[in-house]
Amino acid sequence: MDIEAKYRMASLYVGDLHADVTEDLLFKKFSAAGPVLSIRICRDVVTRRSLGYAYVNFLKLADAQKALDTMNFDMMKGKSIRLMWSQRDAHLRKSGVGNVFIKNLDKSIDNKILHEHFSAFGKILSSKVMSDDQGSKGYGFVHFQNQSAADRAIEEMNGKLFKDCRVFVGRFKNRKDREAELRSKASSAFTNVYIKNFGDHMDDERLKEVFSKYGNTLSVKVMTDSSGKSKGFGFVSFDSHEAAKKAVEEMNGKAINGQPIFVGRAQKKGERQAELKQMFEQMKKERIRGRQGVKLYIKNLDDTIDDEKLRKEFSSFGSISRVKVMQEEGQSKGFGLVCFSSSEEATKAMAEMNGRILGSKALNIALAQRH
DNA sequence: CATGAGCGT
Repeated sequence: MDIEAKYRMASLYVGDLHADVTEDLLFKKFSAAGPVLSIRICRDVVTRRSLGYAYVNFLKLADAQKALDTMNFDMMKGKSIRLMWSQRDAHLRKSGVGNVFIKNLDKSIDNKILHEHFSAFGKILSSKVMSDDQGSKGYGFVHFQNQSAADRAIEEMNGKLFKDCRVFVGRFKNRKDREAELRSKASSAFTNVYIKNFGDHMDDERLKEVFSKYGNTLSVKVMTDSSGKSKGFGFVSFDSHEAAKKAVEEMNGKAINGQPIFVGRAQKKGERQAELKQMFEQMKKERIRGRQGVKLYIKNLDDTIDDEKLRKEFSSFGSISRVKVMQEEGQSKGFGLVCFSSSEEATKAMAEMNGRILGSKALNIALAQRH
């Protein structure tokens, strides 16, 4: 077996690290489990700030196992560290297979208790109780190695008492899936309708008249300012989803007081705010893109690559407004920037060039962070 | 009420 393979076998990933945790501190801590070959805290290439995770490579597999069994969730600089086997295959970590979400956790349940309890159902890759400076946030995650273990945990624990709380245990859903699910649930059952753009000359009475033909209304409200003047929008709550749906279908875009009104499902404040925020951010992104193009951040550059060579390699993908290989005392720092005038060009360049060997090293390309 | 983070020499 080559050295690298040996490293991988006895290599632990250490996550959730406080930014002030040093290699030295990690070395001292993990040496208690057995001889440590090397430690690496991953840092931002530019700022050298800790990215909050590290690798600890043990000489012996058994020592790594011992560290995993005895040191997971230990506190360092006031933060609970999270240990996993180093797993470089991103797919295995991100597919969501075996990942379980738990809510309504008793506040007294911490990382160690959660891990201990759920390990009865199978091997755990990673687990965590979400917390802030006030302590547990009452929910967390257990990522099992197999879906079958996750299914057992859900089957055995969902709806059961865990300490003093009845917990929900279910499959983990990522944010996108969850939002889509919530939206579809809301839109398939809504009874409350939001109406806007009907101007100043509207009151509850008249709004009720307009919308009553779609069904029984439970409440009708034109929102007003402090002087009692209409703010141009309001709500009609129906007693059935069918009536609300029909009102939206037939009234949206119809003219009232000479202008087309908007009629749609009434959203909760948070939902509306999230939607606006997303729209705003999308617009901002497009504005910035239009003005200054898209920057690609090129890492793992061979020392022999300079500005001119880098430009030449990327020039076929579109118009490049700027190229820069970062240098120190005339020596490449191994990373740089290429700025394209459109996102299409940048995307194409990234797709084609990521992993491409230049000189003796494989390029690592990412979108540069804006600030 | 609640759906992380995220992998190098």
